[in-house]
Amino acid sequence: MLRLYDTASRDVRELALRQPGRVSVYVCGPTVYGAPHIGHGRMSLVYDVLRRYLEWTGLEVRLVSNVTDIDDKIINRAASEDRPWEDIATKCESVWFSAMDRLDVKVPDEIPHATEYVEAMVGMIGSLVDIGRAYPTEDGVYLSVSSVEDYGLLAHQSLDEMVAGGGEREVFGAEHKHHPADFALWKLSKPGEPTWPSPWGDGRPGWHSECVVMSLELLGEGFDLHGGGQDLRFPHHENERAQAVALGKRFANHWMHNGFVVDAEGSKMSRSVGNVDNLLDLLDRFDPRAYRLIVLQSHYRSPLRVVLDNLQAAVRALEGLDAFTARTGDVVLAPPDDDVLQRFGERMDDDLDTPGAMAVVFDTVRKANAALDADQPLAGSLVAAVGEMCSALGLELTAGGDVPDGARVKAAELDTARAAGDYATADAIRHELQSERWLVETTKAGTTLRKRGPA
RNA sequence: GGCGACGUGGCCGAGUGGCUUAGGCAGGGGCCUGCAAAGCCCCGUACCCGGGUUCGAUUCCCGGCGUCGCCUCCA
Repeated sequence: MLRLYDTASRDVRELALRQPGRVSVYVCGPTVYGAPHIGHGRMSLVYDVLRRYLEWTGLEVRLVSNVTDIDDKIINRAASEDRPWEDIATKCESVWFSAMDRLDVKVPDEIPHATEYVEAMVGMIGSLVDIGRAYPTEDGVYLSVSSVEDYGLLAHQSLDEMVAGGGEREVFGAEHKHHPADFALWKLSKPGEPTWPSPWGDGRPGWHSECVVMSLELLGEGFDLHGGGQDLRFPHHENERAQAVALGKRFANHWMHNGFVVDAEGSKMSRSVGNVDNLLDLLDRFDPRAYRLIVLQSHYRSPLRVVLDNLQAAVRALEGLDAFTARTGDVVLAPPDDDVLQRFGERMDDDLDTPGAMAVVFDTVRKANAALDADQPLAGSLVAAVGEMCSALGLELTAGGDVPDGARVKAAELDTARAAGDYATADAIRHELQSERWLVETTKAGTTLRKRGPA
């Protein structure tokens, strides 16, 4: 069974399941107010790999990932561009899922939207007010964090420590809050802003309530795993948890956070800092699988550098794996090699050691190639094992795809020239094909072509 | 100021108190090939600095230096 670092307990421990054989996972999805950046891409890939691996081990996974479709950022952008806020949310969401599709990230089992749960949020906030854990002010409703005994569990800081720090920053609703760390559950709306009715006045939900309501509604109390990016650890997840704790509900049993994407200098890539690195640009310029491979070849909790050299190295590595797939297309498969799969599983079960798992993949590819070179029969089980592992990681290898007629004709001409001993012509044709980004492999059986990626 | 992460060979990136190597990319040599490509074999003896613990530390402890993150709404 998978052992996974738990942000709350701060150690690697077994992912305990509420129900045997079934895993319930909630991952915080995007706020749809702009184009996805590469950090979103990493997050999505990390949880996609987690999900696929859990499924591969035979578990039934229920993955819920929300879309935050009402938020200050959406409202602000709508105002500055003079567009309806729904238009921003809808368009950004469709861009998001098209990017996810290109990354080959499986669609979550449920995609709850914040706007669909406003009534439920109002109900929950009402309960918090009723039991004295939340209070209305002139501009909204706030959760009283000092009433949550272990507030700061995920932040790894006590309330006092957090308040002591901070420096000078603008705090929403500061003038009316009972405690500086109290956070908004409900924001009363100003003219022109989207509103929903509530006992405290028309307004909209704060950011943190939606995930509490949606995760408890769809997955139930004490669900197995709650995940997201490192930046959500605090305040978002802390504040989600605070609400659930204040309500006396069992919340996530295990917390998982993936590390940041950093730039060449090691700084965090983040939209809010302005150094946007657009995921769509990356997908246009490189084989999307290259990003998955980069993510797989580093540990999910480490900072990850997504830079040109890395992407190019990944593209080259992919060419090798694809060449393997092309070569083994007609190998008669045997049951996958047990020893290989066991080593793979050991790596993955150890806090998702995907770099170690990839090492097993590459190692197995090499052994299988060697077996094929030597005409040994064990190749079938090794090839099958590679297929298994790649499917568990969501890494789709390709044998090269269709070759257009023009290139096919040139390849035939190349073979003809070679057969006639006209090597000058053969080489010229080969160079021509290579300049058109074909990987040209000339063997006794004839010339095969595989298209190289855009990088 | 508080809390935390990290510093590994040309690049990326794992891991470990000594045992035979992570892995990928790049590079060198060889086999194969008309030549290439793909593939296979071989090659680099790395772990920020200074102390300490130890028979032995890149790995543990302490102290530096450096980079980075969080401290209320950013995956």
